[in-house]
Amino acid sequence: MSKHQRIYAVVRQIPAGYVATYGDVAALAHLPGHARLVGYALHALPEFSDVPWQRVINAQGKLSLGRAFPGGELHQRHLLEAEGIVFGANGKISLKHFRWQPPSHEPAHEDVLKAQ
DNA sequence: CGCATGACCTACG
DNA sequence: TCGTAGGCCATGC
Repeated sequence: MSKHQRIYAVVRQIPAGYVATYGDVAALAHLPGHARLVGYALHALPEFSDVPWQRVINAQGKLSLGRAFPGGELHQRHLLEAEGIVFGANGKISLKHFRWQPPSHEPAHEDVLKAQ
């Protein structure tokens, strides 16, 4: 199983109406400190897939599509707002209220595999 | 194989 | 709040 597949498996666990940071996803995919790989994995994702990439944002509560896809942030914002996420006046999401907190402290690797 | 780049993070001024 | 520095590693030239 590739690291990308593990990352996608974790992102698929994020329920609508919640978000997670790149660092969170990396940790849950058992890749601590490899937040950058998460960004790269999502970048390599096809436009249409079953992975809710829009629910992954950076640790500052902002969208990070700026450098990769000009104008893509607006698209992502619309997707998130359609799921109930509310943006602040500064364009940031309140991680206090919308950050996804996984059921168990650290889901077993087997659970992630079973969810496939 | 080396080097630069990037949907990042944290710590520190 | 902003900028800088170090760390991370897959990908492309």
